[in-house]
Amino acid sequence: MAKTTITINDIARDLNVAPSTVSRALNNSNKISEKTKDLIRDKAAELGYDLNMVASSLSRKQTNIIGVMVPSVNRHFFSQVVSGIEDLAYDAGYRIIIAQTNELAEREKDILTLFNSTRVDGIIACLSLETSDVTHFSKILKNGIPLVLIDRVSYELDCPKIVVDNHEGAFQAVSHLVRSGCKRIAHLGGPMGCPVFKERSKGYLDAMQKAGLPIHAKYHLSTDLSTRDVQEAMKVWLSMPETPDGIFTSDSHTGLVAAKIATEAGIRVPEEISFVAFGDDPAHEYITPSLSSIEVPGNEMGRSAMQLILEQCLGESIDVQTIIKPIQLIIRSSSFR
Amino acid sequence: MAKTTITINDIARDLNVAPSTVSRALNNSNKISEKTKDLIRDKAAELGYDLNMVASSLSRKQTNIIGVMVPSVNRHFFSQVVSGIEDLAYDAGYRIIIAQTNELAEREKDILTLFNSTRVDGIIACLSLETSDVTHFSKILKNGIPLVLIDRVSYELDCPKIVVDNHEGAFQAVSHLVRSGCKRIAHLGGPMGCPVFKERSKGYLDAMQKAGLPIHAKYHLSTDLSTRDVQEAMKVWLSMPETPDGIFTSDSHTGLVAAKIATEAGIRVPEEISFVAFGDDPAHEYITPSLSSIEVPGNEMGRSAMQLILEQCLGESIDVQTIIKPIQLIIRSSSFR
DNA sequence: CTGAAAGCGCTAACAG
DNA sequence: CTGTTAGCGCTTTCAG
Repeated sequence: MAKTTITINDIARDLNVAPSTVSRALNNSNKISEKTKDLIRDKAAELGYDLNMVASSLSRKQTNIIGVMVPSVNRHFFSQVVSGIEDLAYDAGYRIIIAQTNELAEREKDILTLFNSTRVDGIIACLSLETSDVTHFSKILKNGIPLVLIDRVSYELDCPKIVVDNHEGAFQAVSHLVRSGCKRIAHLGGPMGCPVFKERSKGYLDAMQKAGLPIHAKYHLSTDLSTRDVQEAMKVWLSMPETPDGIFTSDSHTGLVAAKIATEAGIRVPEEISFVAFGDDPAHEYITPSLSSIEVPGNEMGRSAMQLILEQCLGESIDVQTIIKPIQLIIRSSSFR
Repeated sequence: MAKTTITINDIARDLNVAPSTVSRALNNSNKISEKTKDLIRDKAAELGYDLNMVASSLSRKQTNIIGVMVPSVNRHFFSQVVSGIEDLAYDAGYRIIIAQTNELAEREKDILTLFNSTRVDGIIACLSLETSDVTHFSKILKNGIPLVLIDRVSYELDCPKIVVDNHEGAFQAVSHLVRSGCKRIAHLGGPMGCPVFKERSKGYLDAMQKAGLPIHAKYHLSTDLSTRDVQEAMKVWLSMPETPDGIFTSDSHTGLVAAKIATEAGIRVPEEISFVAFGDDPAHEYITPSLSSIEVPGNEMGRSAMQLILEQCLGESIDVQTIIKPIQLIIRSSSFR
């Protein structure tokens, strides 16, 4: 650490007051005269004093640190979430430590114990794709640490959750394809072990059914979100006698890849095949044709999660269980016909 | 915190040994018999003990936390950087706290004092666009806290820096445009207050000069990285009697926008105008035509920065001052003719 | 309004 | 190999 870290004792000695007085003055306690407060503040500034949060945390049993766990920060959605969390945290005087699960359940557990060791005041987490057992989270809850789940949540856990209506979003996306004239609508889903993707698939199915459109097993494929899986699915679909004339993907990245494959195969989008993807990403706007999407408000979700954590940290009792953030269908060229 | 946090004293009492023995055993000190170690570890597991890092940090005067400061995590490059940092940090048993400057010098200062309060063991920072005075960083250095600057650095600061050769990258990009037959190459620069963008502009100018191509002031515009500025620049260029036949942008986002504007104006890319952008972003590959770029290895830069921090934390003396990471010209459709 | 004293939970000499 | 004793720097009763 610093060469010669200066402490409240140093400034207490210089001023001939007790360390406790210094502490109180610096914390702006209302039972210290303005005069001594000023004296102490001046001296503190003069010596370049700066609070040792570690000591303060130990004493107060509160760190003002929030643990944030996401699959990976380098995916647009999660970076939005983290950004939103940080903004609010910063303003509230909290710091965030972030950790990536890389979609590994094992790492998720490790991170949780790490957070616990760090004595974070709260945790915001998005479950990994692998996660099915959530007892490690129950332990957190039992310890009384505020927890807010975000996007990929588990309803087994008794804590606030910030989500979007995946079923509704998928339903809207597919209904939009139906309205724009698609008859053979295919669905490229995500990892079905993850509820989020299951819900989106369900939304697809329900929209198809409501529209009275037939559902073929061949039109209902899923991926592990990898480019490779998208390529295989598209190969299947493009070589069918009756190729789909509309494709709804449960994920932004897979949508981008799928649309690109179609375009490069010389297929006219949206005339021959329309595309809508669940999720937003700046690339949706840049590509030609631009890609329609169900926009998920990542930043806003992060902010809400942090807000809820903050309230719990301030001791407010949280009655809210689940906040459903509005999604929005953005119709772009890929499905405008 | 936890309901009944259990401490080393609890397990010491249970086992009739001294707390220090417990501490040593748990830290796997080599001067504790395997027998008592096992005993202690078992008891710790039984009670569900888990180290209080705050207390440990205070005592050891070391937090194992690294402060990471970037303009904004929701920009692809920075999210890559952060991701790289986190990966390495995690493996090394370090945690990272991240803070966004939002390109504000003032906030940068605040964050630094925040990091200082947190007693981070090291800091990785990317300067904000606004930053010109860097005395707040000198203070950090004077305090002996390891600092590594990344991408947007200041050579006034005596610390390791991870950068790319901006001049060279720009030079390569423009030379590539020259080779592919462009004669009227324009440059869309970034905020010139930031050395990074100045270097890229210089690279453009030098490449033009070396190629013996004339440099018109009108062909040399710059932006604040906003979409709006790009629109204005493109309006100017597209309405000129002699429109540019090649455009090099100093930034990924501005490149994406510029290329889109051209495409939408019915201009054939790359035949009529070729594009190359400095910086990578997944969107470069998705758009049609795909956008050529100078790839900047964000993840790798983050890893190197963390590596350097780690070495300094382990007391190794760092003689390295600046690591120049290799950039790579990726030729995609937007400039392939 | 201010001081004295105890303690947060862990680590690190110093003994033995 | 293990115990004793001081702290780390701050906060917080409890007095006065």
